[in-house]
Amino acid sequence: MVRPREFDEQEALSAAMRVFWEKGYEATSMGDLTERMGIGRPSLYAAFGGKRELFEAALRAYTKSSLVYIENKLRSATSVRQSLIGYFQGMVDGSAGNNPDFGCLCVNTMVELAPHDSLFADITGEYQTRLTELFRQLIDNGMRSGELPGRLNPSSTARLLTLSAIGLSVTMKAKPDREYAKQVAAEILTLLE
Amino acid sequence: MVRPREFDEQEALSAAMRVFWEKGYEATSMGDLTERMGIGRPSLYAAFGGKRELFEAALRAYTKSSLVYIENKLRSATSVRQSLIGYFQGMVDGSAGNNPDFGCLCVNTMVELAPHDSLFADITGEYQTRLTELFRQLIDNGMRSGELPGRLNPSSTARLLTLSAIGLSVTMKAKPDREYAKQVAAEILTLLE
DNA sequence: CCTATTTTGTACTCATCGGTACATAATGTT
DNA sequence: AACATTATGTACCGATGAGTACAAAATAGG
Repeated sequence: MVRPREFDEQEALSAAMRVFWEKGYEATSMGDLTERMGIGRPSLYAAFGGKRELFEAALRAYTKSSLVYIENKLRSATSVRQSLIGYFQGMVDGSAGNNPDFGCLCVNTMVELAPHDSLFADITGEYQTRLTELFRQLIDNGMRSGELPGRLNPSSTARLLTLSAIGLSVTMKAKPDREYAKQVAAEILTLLE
Repeated sequence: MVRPREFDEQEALSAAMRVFWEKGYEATSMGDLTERMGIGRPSLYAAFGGKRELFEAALRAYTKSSLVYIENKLRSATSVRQSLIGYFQGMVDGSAGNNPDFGCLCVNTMVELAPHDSLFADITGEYQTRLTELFRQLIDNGMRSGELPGRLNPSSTARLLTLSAIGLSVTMKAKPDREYAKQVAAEILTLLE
């Protein structure tokens, strides 16, 4: 009935996510976006609305896939301790594969946009809540199985792990010193003793 | 011999620091700066060089005064544990007085500028190193006096405290939930048990 | 094959960006 | 009081920002 889209919306969104991830929201121009997404300006506006809306879509896509990735990663190991080692070491090793060393888009957004824009405060807050919930369940399981000491408070410990993840993300982004970060990542696990 | 400056350079720099602190580097315009600093554009350029140079000066002033403030805060308490409680609770309570809830300028810079600008990676890295050193000394003292258990590794624990401080700063900035943050801040101290 | 409909590329809009030229005002020295 | 020197305010610069108008191109249905 009409002329079809010449680009894949998911791919374009993924490319946009990368750019925002690398440069931040303010420092990313529409020119950067169209170039990396491989589409023209009007196509971008027609498909996504505008810079802010595009960023929102990119951030939502990020949180979704990131949480799925983390959930799988935490599930894949043989013990609670191994799960967390895998998670934190993974952050250090360039996020285990396809992710560049630009920290966590969600953390970046917490710093750049959340204080002035409640929409992004909500989205990032939700991400944090769900990440903490994943940690809490994991700790709960570990305590039930006897792997972890019974005196831990699962909720508090989970919050502390989230806090550590945020700190590690920022540290890795600012100064990607693998050796240093690996030590810190290992040290985080002493929280479980 | 000549016409003197009509503004106080320290005050102007302090005002600039505040603006960068609140809005971030990219989102701050020269207009924002001149307005809040109460000076004209040419005066700003004559006195500070340009936006980047002004930011550098503001960041250096921040790190300097912040480290002095933290050092005093840590020294003022009667025990190591009380020192750290004071420090972390202080971050939550709106930085104990004169600081708004915009996190730590240094952490903000680690996220926004450090990955793309080695000058700021260096400045923020130095800040982090010195903060960690303050923590390490404190822990060392606590272990010597017998307040802290002997099995702690002062360096590792200090790094973990720095990581937690970063995480708490980001969390507070994004979603200033005092009650939540207070709990997390208290939980951080379990690292010392 | 023709037409209605949507996408695409080019070229623009206006606002704002960081930075500056220049004339005027204010000082210390003589 | 006159001058050299520096600070200030106005008014500007070219570049770039996000967003859009419009015509050409590409499809599906008739």
